[in-house]
Amino acid sequence: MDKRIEKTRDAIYNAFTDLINTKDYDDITIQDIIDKSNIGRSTFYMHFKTKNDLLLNISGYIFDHVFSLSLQEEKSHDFSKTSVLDYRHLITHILYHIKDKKELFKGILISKGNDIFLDAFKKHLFEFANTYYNNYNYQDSEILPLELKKQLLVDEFIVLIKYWINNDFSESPETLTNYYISLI
Amino acid sequence: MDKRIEKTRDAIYNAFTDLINTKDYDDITIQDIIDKSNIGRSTFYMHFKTKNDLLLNISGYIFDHVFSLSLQEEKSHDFSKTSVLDYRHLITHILYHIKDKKELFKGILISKGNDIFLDAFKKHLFEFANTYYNNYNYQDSEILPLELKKQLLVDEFIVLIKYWINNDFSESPETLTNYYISLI
DNA sequence: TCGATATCTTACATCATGTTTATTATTTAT
DNA sequence: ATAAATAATAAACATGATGTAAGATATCGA
Repeated sequence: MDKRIEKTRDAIYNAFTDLINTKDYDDITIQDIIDKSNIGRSTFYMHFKTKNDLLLNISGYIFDHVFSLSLQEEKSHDFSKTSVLDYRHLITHILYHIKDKKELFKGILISKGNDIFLDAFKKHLFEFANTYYNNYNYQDSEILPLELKKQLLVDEFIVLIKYWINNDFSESPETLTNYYISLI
Repeated sequence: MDKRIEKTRDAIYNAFTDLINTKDYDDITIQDIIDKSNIGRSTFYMHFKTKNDLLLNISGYIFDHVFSLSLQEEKSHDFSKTSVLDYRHLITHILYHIKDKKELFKGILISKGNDIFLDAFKKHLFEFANTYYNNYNYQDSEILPLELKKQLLVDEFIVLIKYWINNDFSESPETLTNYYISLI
């Protein structure tokens, strides 16, 4: 692969990471990114169509990393026979990966206007909610509709992450996993 | 009060309500609002400094209505001696008021870029979470930190509302209250 | 080394934003 | 009913971000 492409892509990513930790996504302009990354105007547009397109790409980059284990597990492992212990391990693993990308996660998740990132996040989490509730014996006597339970599972995880961020990631991933498991 | 002021304010609000049900908040321009409400450019800026300022005002208008009961109750009523039944009544009441503002709520809450609205919403809900947990005997043996429990209470309510919206408000407020109470 | 191609600079058209000024219309208070 | 106050209007303008284009330069892979 051409090194030039990688180089400017990195420059843009780094500039974005810097910027997102100083101001809201809404307030970042493409011009800001161009200035900070020291690239030509048209070069940016060679790589990304819009600012949202950039965030979409960054989201993909992040979540490929964060959910990498789950992707490979899904192929090798039969999740229909999984136990809670497997989930515990999986969640902890994801949390470690989130911590790897601390800076980006913090910057984006705290920022206003991060909807594209959140959407991508929820999409991934929703797959878990689905597999989790697929092997779950839903009783008609239960009060909450299944659809709502899934949504809660997803959003509660995000609340947990935001809490973690606001505490500067001081708790261990294992502790966080305990928090989350206790919710379910 | 000057009728002219009320008139243009209404025109702007109505235009915004129309627009927010057709496209994301992000994609709405002040120009759109001016065109749709048939007012002069400078008139808009007489009333609001920015588009965000407008949304902030609309949020205030909505939540004054939605939380009107709780505001007066808080003064007349001693919440430290309240029972769960009082909460049930309060929640149901709030849900009725949300249903009153169906269109705006749906439009804004589904839209991307609604952070200002969401912030205002959470701020109000957080007061409830506070009073709720103030009369709550927190055991040190509990797994979840109090701060996290409050955040969950707030965000779960919002998930509930979004679920309601996506079901076109088909369930009754009483049913929704049951859902919510069962979460706590 | 050579051909391919990514980047750079510069320029340009377009559009939304926010401000200003002078004029007109409406309202409130007398 | 009238006059003073003030809200709304139209038009013009400066500014800044967006997105596109063309030609020159630098860097890469083969």
